[in-house]
This record gives sequence, structure tokens and C-alpha cells, in this order.
Amino acid sequence: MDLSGAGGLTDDRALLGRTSTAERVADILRTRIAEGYFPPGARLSEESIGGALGVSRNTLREAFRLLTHERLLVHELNRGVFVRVLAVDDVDDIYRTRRLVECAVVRGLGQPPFDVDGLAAAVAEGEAAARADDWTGVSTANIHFHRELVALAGSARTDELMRGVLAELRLAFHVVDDPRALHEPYLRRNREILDALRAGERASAERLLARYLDDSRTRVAAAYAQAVDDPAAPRG
Amino acid sequence: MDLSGAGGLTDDRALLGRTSTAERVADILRTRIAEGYFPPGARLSEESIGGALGVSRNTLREAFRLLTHERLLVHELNRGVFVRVLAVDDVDDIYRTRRLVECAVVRGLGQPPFDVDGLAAAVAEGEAAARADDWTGVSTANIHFHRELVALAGSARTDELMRGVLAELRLAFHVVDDPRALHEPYLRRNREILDALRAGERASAERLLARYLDDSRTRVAAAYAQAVDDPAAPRG
DNA sequence: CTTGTCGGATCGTTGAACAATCCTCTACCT
DNA sequence: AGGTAGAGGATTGTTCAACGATCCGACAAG
Repeated sequence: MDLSGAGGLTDDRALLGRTSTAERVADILRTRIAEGYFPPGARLSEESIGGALGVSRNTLREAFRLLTHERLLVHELNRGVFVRVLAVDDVDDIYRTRRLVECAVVRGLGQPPFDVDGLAAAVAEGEAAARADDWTGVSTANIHFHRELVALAGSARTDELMRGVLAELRLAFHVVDDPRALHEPYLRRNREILDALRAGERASAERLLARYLDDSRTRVAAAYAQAVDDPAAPRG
Repeated sequence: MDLSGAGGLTDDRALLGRTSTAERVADILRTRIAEGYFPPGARLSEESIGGALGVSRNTLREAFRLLTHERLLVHELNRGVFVRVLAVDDVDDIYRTRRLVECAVVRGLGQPPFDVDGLAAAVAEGEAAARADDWTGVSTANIHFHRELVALAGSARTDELMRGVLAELRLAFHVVDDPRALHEPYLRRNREILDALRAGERASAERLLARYLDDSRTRVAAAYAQAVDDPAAPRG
């Protein structure tokens, strides 16, 4: 039996190759950025971070490169890397992409029943976080929901695109003041979409999703524009 | 008049910071890969390339990392970097993404008339290349056509996604034997799509595009699977 | 207030060194 | 003869130190 081309073990490969120092550093930095320890606009010095983490500059630069590719950092020549500061235009572009891709995924679904296990798990995750008053958790669950939605298309490249786009969107969330007002309404709407898909009503789900994204875009853009204008955190 | 906070020049900032040795090396290698000078499967030796280009190993490795992130190169531990050899699954995934995104772009167009200048230029480019018997040029023009198509959505992130995906697809084109048979039929179909869009017939254009992509996927996957099985170039 | 200049700090790139790994060839044993 | 173990060379992985280039802030001159 020839397994050379088989994909049975491809899932496990992620656990094998995952011991690169640069990736672990990137994980640490990504978490720090996600929790706001490094706010948008902050500069990440090679020397201080490299010294604190005990890694060489080359390794650190590779980690920076990984995060730059994810658009979490921006690189300016001879100036260093900075935590990305989203412009309002970026929020628009992110939602334009989301609407294009996510609606196309729903439209392109085959025959029901659909595999909604991942979606159901994300909805449950969000509702549990809401009960715990953990609105950052709700935000994370919300992102998971949409990642699972895109995963229904079964395309690795599309998955990766949306993973990056949704990670960017999280940068905008960190700047707004009232995460509950921003995320709570979508708990119910996620469940509605899940129910529609579970019932096999593709067109209905697409309509719900389109309205969802349009509403969300308006709200996030407004909240973000206000937060950026406010003197809250002009520079890190 | 106070221009200090104005954004009139912000578009030009991209031209300022754009020079780094590693990026320039990456540009060179990317072009070489695109034109087939480095065929899929070829190993890129650090010493020979670094010596030929006159850059140090560290800089060259940085360029390698950039291209690895773009999926044009693959990195094998302690063995070096190789020009990516696409699997047939990759071709499927690429076309799945293309169909999802490109059709969604056409469907999401607003009211006619549409700005088809870029598309028309790409069609003209392809027809000129065909007259010159330059089938690699036809392939390039074809890729331009679809990039321009996606650009109609007006989303920088979507543009970048498709730029990467189409660059990957070019890797498959280099493996097949008869580029003319592969690319010639799409000259006419590109023009048909252009004409439909010029006439404002969005639905018709979407239908043409969907059929186009399904046909192309079948043909490319078949030609590619055959080429990969053949003893043409087992290893670089 | 603007302009020019200087110095410190940080990044970009190089070159070297050494460890780790892979590939090939040879010698050996059964 | 066939297969195996090991030596040796070649290549990559990783780190470090150094130097030049660039940016930024401060200070002085106009």
C-alpha cells in the first residue's frame, strides 16, 4: 500500500513542524497584541523584545515577518515594526471582502443537509461567554462562527484569507470602548443564521448574513471612527 | 492653508519606503519563477544564488522567506528551498477559490456602466500575444484579465488574495506541455465576458465566467495530472 | 518661526563561525 | 551479490559582532 500521496496524516503534521522559535515568538506577540498589551501604533523594538525574550535578532525578525504577513504589524524601512493602526477605509475594505466571500460561500453550498457542527459549537461558545460577561470571549466566538462559515466552502486558501481578515478586524475591536454593545446583538443573529442553515434554507441564510454584515459594518465603522478621533490613545 | 493633517499625499507614501535588498531579491526571484527560469521542483541553492546576486546568505534567506509566505517556494528542513510543486488538490482548491471570488465579484457589481478599461487592455494584450505566437504572454494576459476582473470589486484585500492565487496557478502552467492548447480557447471567452460586461449584462457575464472557470479547472487539472505523472521532470 | 546641523539610537546588511543534518560513497559482513 | 553501517563532504540552521545607512530629536543660526 502506497501512502506517499495520501492525506491521512496531513492533519498531524501541524504538530510536528510546530517547533520553530520564530513561530513561538510570533504566538507570544500575537497574544500580547490581541490582549492589548501592545496597542495599535506601538513600536516593537528589536533590541528590547529580543532581549526580553532571549532570542536573537534574526529569529525575532522572522517572527515580525510572520505577523507582518498576517497584517498585524506594519514594517517601515529603517524605522522598525509597529502594531497596525487600521484606517476607517480598512474597516470598509474588510467588510467588503467579508460580504463578498461569506455570502458567496453560503450561495455556493451544495444540497442540504449542511455540516453545521462547527457553527453550532461557535454559537454555543459565544453564548457561554456572554453568560460569563466575557465580551472579549464573545468577540472571539463571533470570529470563530464566521471562520466556520467560510470553512463550509472547503477551500484552504479561502479559509486562510478569511482568517487573516478577521484577525485584522480584531484590531478595530480593541479600540472601541463598549465591547458589549458591539458584540451582543450578534449572538442572536448568529443563531438565526445557524438555524436557517440547519433547516437547509440557503437563500434565507444568505439574506440574513448580508443584512448582518451590512449592519455590522455600519456599527463598527462608526464606533471605530469615533474611537480614532477621540483623544483616547493617540499614540502608544 | 494648513496641509499638515491633510491626506492628499497619503497615497504617495507607498512609493517612499519601498526598497529593501531582500525585497528586491524576492522580486527578481519571483519574476524568474514566473517566467519558468526556475521550474517547479528546482532547488534554490543559497550559495550559488547568493553568489550570483552578490548578497549575503542572511539577506537571501530573508528573500526566500518572503516567497515562502507567498507559497511560491517550499522550505524543507536542512534541505533548502524548492520551487513549489503544486499537487492536483492545490489546483482544485485554487479553482474553487477563483470560482467563489470571481463570480461573487461579478454578481456584486453595482449599476452599469462598469469600468471595463482594465479588462479591455488585458484582452488586447492577450490577442497581441497570440498574434505573436507568444503563449506564455497569452497566459500572462489571461491572468491580468482576471486580476482586473477582481479589481472591479474595489477591495485591496481581495485583490491581494487573487494576486497570490493566480501566481500559484502559474506554477501549474509551467508543468504542462502544450501551452497553446491550454490558453488559446480562453482568448475568445475573455472577450465574450468583456462584451457582456460592457453591455451591462451582469447575469450573462456571471454565467459565462462560471462556465469558463469550470471548463478551465477540468482542463488544467487533467493536463496537470498527466504532466505530473509523466517522467518529464521528476526532480529538479 | 523656519532652516540647517549634529549626535544618539535603531535598523539593514554583511561576513564569519560553529553545530546539525543530509547525501554519497566506501568498506564490511553475511 | 546484496544489504548494512559508517566515514566524509557538502549544505543548511543559528547565532553573533561589526559597520554603514537612516531616522529622530535637540540645538543653534538666520
